[in-house]
Amino acid sequence: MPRSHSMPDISARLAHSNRANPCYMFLMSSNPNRLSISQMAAPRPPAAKGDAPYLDGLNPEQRDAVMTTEGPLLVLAGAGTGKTRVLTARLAHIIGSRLAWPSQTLTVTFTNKAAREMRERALRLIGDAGEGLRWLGTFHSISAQILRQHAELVGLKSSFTILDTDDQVRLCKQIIVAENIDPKRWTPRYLAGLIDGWKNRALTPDRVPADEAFNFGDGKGIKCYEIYQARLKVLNACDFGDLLIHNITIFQQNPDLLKDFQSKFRYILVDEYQDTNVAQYLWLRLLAQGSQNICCVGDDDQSIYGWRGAEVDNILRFEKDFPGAKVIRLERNYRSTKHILAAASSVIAHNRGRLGKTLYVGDDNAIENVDAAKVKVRGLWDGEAESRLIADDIESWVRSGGKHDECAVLVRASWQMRAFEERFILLGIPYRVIGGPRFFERAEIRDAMAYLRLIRSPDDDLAFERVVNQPKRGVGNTTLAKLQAYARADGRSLFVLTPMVLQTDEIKGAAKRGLTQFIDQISMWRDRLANGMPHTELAEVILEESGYTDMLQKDRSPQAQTRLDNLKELVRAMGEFDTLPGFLEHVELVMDASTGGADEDQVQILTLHGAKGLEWPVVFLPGWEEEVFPSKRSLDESGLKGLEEERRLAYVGITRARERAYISFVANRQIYGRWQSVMPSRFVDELPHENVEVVSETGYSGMPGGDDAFTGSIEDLGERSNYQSPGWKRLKENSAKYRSTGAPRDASDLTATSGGPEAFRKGQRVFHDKFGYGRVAFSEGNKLTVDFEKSGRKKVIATFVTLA
DNA sequence: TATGATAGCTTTTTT
DNA sequence: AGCTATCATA
Repeated sequence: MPRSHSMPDISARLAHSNRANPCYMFLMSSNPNRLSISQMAAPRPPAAKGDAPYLDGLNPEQRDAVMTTEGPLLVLAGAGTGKTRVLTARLAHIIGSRLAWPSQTLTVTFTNKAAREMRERALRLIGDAGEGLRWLGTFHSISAQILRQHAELVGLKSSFTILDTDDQVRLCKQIIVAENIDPKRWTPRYLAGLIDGWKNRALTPDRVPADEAFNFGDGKGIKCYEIYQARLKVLNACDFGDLLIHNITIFQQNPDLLKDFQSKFRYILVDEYQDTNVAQYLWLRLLAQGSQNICCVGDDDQSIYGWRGAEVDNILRFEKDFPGAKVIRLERNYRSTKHILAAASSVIAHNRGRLGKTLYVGDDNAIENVDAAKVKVRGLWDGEAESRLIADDIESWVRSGGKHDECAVLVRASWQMRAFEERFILLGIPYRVIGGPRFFERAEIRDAMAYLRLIRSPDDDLAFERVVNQPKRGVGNTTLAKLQAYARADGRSLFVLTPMVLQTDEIKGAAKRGLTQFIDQISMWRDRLANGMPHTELAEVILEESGYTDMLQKDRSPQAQTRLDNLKELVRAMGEFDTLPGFLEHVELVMDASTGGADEDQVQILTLHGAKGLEWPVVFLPGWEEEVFPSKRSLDESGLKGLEEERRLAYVGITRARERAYISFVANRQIYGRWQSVMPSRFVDELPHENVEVVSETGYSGMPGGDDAFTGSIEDLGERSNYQSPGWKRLKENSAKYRSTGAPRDASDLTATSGGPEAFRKGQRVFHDKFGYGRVAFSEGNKLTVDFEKSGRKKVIATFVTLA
């Protein structure tokens, strides 16, 4: 491959950009991280001819993507084609061959995790040279940095706070109430979503199309948005969307400043470009207009975040948006067997409007492919049979020398996890649920954070409202409403105004005492911090003196102890930061507590969304049924667009597997507590016959049979299981229940419908909501096989039919 | 103001 | 089914 690839003439480019950007000189002298003129003029060591360590083992396309540094470049990287590797090698190349200093590169990712990984891998490639990669981060953390520097340009103080989703919704609720809108018909959550959606599209209130006002409160949508923004300004706060929007506003209104940034960022790298929304796209385009050196890496087939504003169009339109763009396709897959790739390709081929890539097996794993297993597709009776089968498969995988952490169960929605948790607990299979409510989203953590926020910024009304009566101080809604009315009239914050209201007789009794104590305590804690009390100690003091700890200790509910533990963990996490503001800033943006224990040998259970970017030797894909996957809601809300996104999700799911993929669907499933007959997902029929092995298990398509095997009892619950997971807790509770009433005879008692169905007999005429009339062919416990007049033979649950 | 009952809703997830 | 948010009641 192109060893002869010539290095672009950088000195000429630099000279040119100096001329083109008059403010560049100024920037250089003002910014310590910038190259001095002499540094820029200094001769560089000749670039090594393709021997750089970061080029080792790259295939020709990957190499091309790394070496094509100048001009816009789109790298279409299919699943498992070494995307992250290319991105980090490219960064290493740019820095290692002195095309730019680390501080002159901008690398954006979507998640903190991806940013962390990228930084680590880049540093591994280039060592100390990579230090100073301070513009490597998420869209939000980078735009927050920029906004802190220039907050005054959009009317904020640089100390602005960043609201989380919870705060946003509460703010929306206040606006709805103030505007006399019926909060049942128009929910706060919906308004928050609407505003988020507008911000994703980079629409400030003045730019929202007029008719969209009617999306909320009979035409009050835009007005609510305006009020919301005004409130944020008063609170000196931003929501996540604002970070980007304010950046864009600043860039657009201050061309000189924009030019500074354009020349500052000589090379821009973007990960997961298919997930960008309009605001992110505009932000990138503004920044890239200087150097034009923007490299976006993505895969249109893995765009699965349309529901939160991602525009697949961004990637589809790249060549138009950035004229002269080069496109490189990475299609050699180094991850999966040919059957797995064929299955994934066959499904995704049903989507229209793709950029089109065909994955093929990279050379390295071709040999193993000779006896590679086909993708297994299995239909089962119900969710319980499905989890039982998957658990059995995992056990035999482990018995034959495999490990638990080589297996993953990928579900469409988190409610589907439960069946697997229960089964794994029963069998003592170690597992871990990935995702779910995060540490900093827990109520007790938010409460503690609100105390700290209020100490940092007295004007943080949302924090005030959150904890003024937490623990109970006799300050109820009535009192709070009074205070809010005063604050609204006066224009100052609750914390400032409350002492003044307390001077009057407006508030009496318990409320008055509670408020006085609250204000006094907050002031006192703030003084202690000012007088040098370490912030971790302060946090402990607050939890103790506010009565928060007491409240939890008195709480007899099972979660109370976990909550106390979480608070301890919070204090510990604070210790990793030198100052309180530093800690709060981190939490607002990162919302992530490094939780250990990833190195244990556990089966992973996670959603398909959560699985993107990960891989396992063995992947289970349960629940491939219409209305579950593709999800009914997705189809209802977004039609064909929604369906195609679901299909991409299927593609993501299949391509997570290295060696074995097991797809399954059931005939009957309990959804929202109701039994439903379900049809196999259309995606099942989009799989290629040649690469798939259809295993007909008892229950779905075959004859009724004894597929109930007794495998264990509740009493066997081992110490090995993950005692923190929701499933474990539930089962422990169930187990207590069963002990008093008699233990279940077999595992199926755990999930089977109670309330004995009438005994159906062969030959009886029955009626079923979905299939209509039919006659019972077999009857086995609560499972019936019925010959329906219109839809033929089906297996259904007895409680699901009535005698006709 | 605090508490218990009930009505309603339910994907996916980051920042 | 299970959670939460809101409402009626003490």
